[in-house]
Amino acid sequence: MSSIDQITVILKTESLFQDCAEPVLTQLAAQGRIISADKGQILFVNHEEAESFYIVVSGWIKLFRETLDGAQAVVDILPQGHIFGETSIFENGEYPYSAEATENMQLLVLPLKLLKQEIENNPQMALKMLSAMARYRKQQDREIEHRTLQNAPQRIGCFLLRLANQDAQGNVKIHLPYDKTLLASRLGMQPETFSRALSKLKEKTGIKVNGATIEMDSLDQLVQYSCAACSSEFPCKDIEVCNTGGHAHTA
Amino acid sequence: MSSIDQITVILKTESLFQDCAEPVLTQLAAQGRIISADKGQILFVNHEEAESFYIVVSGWIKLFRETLDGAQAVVDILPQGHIFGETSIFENGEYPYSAEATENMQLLVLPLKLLKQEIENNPQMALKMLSAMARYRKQQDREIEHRTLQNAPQRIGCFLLRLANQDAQGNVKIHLPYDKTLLASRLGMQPETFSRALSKLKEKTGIKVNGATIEMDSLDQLVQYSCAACSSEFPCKDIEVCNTGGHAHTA
DNA sequence: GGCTTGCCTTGACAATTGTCAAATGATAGA
DNA sequence: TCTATCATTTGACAATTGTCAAGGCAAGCC
Repeated sequence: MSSIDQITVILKTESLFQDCAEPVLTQLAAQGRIISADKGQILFVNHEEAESFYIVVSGWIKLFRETLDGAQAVVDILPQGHIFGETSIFENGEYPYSAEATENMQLLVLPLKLLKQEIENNPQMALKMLSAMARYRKQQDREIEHRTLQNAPQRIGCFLLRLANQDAQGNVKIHLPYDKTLLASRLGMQPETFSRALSKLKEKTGIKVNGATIEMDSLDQLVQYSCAACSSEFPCKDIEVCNTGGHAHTA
Repeated sequence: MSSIDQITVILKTESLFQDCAEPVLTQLAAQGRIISADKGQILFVNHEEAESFYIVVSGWIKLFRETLDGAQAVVDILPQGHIFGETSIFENGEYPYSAEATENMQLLVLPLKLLKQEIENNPQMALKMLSAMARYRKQQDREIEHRTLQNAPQRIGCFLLRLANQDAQGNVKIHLPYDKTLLASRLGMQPETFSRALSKLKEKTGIKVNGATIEMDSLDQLVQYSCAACSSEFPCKDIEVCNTGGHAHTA
């Protein structure tokens, strides 16, 4: 398969481009390129002038910002299929965060200019972008709530539930999508806190932890423990933690 | 002045409607109405079906969500001129939070349906909405960062700086826009923590606190203390804490 | 195997924030 | 003026989370 064909396939799976006219897709595919990034590689940094936006082809991308003294706030960690950097259009053309590859991975790089044009010229595209934006906003909103109302074990439980959210009933087996250290930063806590909080969660809800694999007889206890400190009721289908799919299994 | 004229004036000051065609404004004004709300009055609750969106005419509105056991997370507190409820369009027609009047106040109520139509039919409007959304998203983003990286006194300092942000140089006098208790919730902390944190801030930066009035010789110390734990540099013009204006004075 | 490296856990302790109770202060009515 | 009410502060203490240091574990490499 040629590179352009490969890119076209990726673009077509991206919901943002569902309503794009064929010529636009062709143009995007022609100007896009697939790159490899090594673990730890920085793709761009906060405030940098933005020329491209990205789609994760494989692996996980960490979006973050940091202060002068090196403290780091993880904005999000995105799996395959997710777009990032595209909101720079509305940020004076600057990236609003830094992006780092969490492992050796592949990315699709596309010119922002084309996206911007398309949004301005194609009302359907603007509406798509609007709903994408709204979804993102909601997620952020929920994030703030969780960090205010949930403690560390509850936040972990909530994360697990969203991983398992495919209305699992009986035995549930979850595989953590990435490093515990990385997950800790994603949830806004220190690795040590994460480790202890997971133990506490185990003790409180009877989940079984084995490395990166977590099992439980049912989601009930987890729901009861974590969702008590949340304003939405389980299942919170509207919020995704990642869309890899296939990580949760029902026995 | 007739009610419709009054509403028209309000609509014209709202940036979202800058590009609205005259007939649309007329229609909005005709279907809008100005209501009074008493302190503590709930305008709508989270998850409720959304039929209207609102503009604050006077006073302050608290947006929040709460858990079953009554714990409450304040999403935002909006001053005169701000819109809310309008994002329900992208939330399956449900309000994504509850809204409560923090004092006796006035609001402009407008039908969501009209806004929705306008967004779908007028590409300019969709773009306006997009940039409003982006601005909001950025603010939320920053909020998450602050709650992760800044401690209580720093968050208060940051809030004060944004109040004073009209590039004040010499003597600065700030008047807190609302209750300290409310402000505490807005900053995601308990009233007791707020009180102690403000004392600590006083001690660390030499600001003078007198009830709801805060004075200082210059912003320098505050900037040094609070902005150290933030990823953006002062002045962070892009983030507004409220747009009442006139609260900060330079001697 | 033995080694290195990085991830994860644990212990000990400090800092921050929350909770509960009580005291103080401010304000609007009666 | 006096009082009731509410906002704010303070004290004492508990819970949560962060920090620093050390140890264990597992994967990959020599």
